[in-house]
Amino acid sequence: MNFKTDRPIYLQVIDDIKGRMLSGELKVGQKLPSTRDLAKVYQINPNTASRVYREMEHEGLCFTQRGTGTYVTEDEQIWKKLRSDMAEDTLKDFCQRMSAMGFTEEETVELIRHQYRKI
Amino acid sequence: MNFKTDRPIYLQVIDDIKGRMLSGELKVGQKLPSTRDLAKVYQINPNTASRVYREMEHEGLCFTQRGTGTYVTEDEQIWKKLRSDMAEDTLKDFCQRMSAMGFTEEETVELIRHQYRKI
Amino acid sequence: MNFKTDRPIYLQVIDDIKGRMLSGELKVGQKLPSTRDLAKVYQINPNTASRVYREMEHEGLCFTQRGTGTYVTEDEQIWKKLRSDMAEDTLKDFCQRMSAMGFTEEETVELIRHQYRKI
Amino acid sequence: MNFKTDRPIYLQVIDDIKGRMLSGELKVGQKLPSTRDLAKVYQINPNTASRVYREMEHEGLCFTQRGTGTYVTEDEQIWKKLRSDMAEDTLKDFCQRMSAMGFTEEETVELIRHQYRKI
DNA sequence: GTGGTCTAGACCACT
DNA sequence: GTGGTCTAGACCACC
Repeated sequence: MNFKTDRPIYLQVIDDIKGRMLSGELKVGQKLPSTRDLAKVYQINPNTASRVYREMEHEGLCFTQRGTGTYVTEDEQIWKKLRSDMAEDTLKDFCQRMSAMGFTEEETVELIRHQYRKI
Repeated sequence: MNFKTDRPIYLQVIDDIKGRMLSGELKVGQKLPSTRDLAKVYQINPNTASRVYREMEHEGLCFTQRGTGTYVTEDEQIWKKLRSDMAEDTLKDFCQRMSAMGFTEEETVELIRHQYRKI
Repeated sequence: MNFKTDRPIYLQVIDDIKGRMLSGELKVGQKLPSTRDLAKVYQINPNTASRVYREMEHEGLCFTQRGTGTYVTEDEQIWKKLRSDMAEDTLKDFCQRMSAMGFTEEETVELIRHQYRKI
Repeated sequence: MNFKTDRPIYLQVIDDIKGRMLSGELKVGQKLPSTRDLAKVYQINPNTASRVYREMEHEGLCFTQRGTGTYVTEDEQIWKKLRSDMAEDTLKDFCQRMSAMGFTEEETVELIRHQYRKI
């Protein structure tokens, strides 16, 4: 993964994991990589990897079982919140861009419909 | 500006300038900063700044007047292409994200309308 | 300060600071020691001191101003919660001890009254 | 058991045993563990375990029967003193804490009654 | 000066 | 093997 320089690495890793959760790559209750493996995958220090899980646990995104590992949360509320937060960010950014490019609401909607049919 | 590490800086600068052109910050025929100033603004090497304009000129995004400077293109076709290319990228990325999060076409359109009314 | 071995240092430091907050030694909005000073006072690593403030901020017990320092929270709700939590812990522990020693409710109350008059 | 670093271990062990005596876990005339077993239980040096009983015997808390072992005292006066000393310490500490947190005598009494009803 | 982050390497407790 | 903590020392951005 390639990190930007203006944002803490641990936050960028968290964002990436959140994306994998929402895309379905990581599912409810699934075991996450060990901190050491996470460190290898993202090429970061094990301590930083540890912080990733610590902060995520703090947000309720995962939970840990001593001695066995870290797991994706099973709390539905958290999943809902994650999904809506992520969607809001994506939406805001998108509408700002389209608006800045001069597209009206109707034009944008039309393009969306067109694009969706391609997927 | 913050650069990623996985993409040539000059391309990231060009993307940024394209954005400023589409947002209206940079207008038709407007004078662009000198390569030296560009280097200062983006905190990049003057050679890199030079390459930025060379590549942009190659794409038709700007033109150089010997002795006076570099100016934003006045070619309408280029502007149209820029606008549609940029929109397509933005659209693709957006629809993929929303789709990955499990939003249907109708849900997305509804959210777009809602968001547009906030802007 | 003397640390127990069965509890993370940073939590023991937090407990100590909470006590100082409730005893009035640390007041609303007051500047806390810099992380480096905190490290010296408690003879811990600056990183551990940093973690103390990070966790405390997370609990809403303090807030940081970039470049200037860390300050005791001004949120009344947090203060109320801190006070009630601390009181509950103290109470539980006390009543369990007295009960274990065989003192009845009335005997304990009588002893409390007697002790309060000495203070 | 977890020891603090600022107080001799043998004193901390004695405090712990006193607590077990008052809580009824250790009763009048009951046989105490051998010094070897005591050392194992508390994970301390056998010499330290030996000192524990020596000091306790000096306080009259236990007595030794050559060849058979060490036993909890049967002296009622000692038990009374132990009970009142322990209670006094507990009381002092408790009232100081509550007072420091700003609770009045009446508030404290009210909370005690409330807590006792939970036990 | 302040806090924030990152790396490196160590030790611990739990399973 | 797992995560959790701690120390050491470094660099950064902000004020």
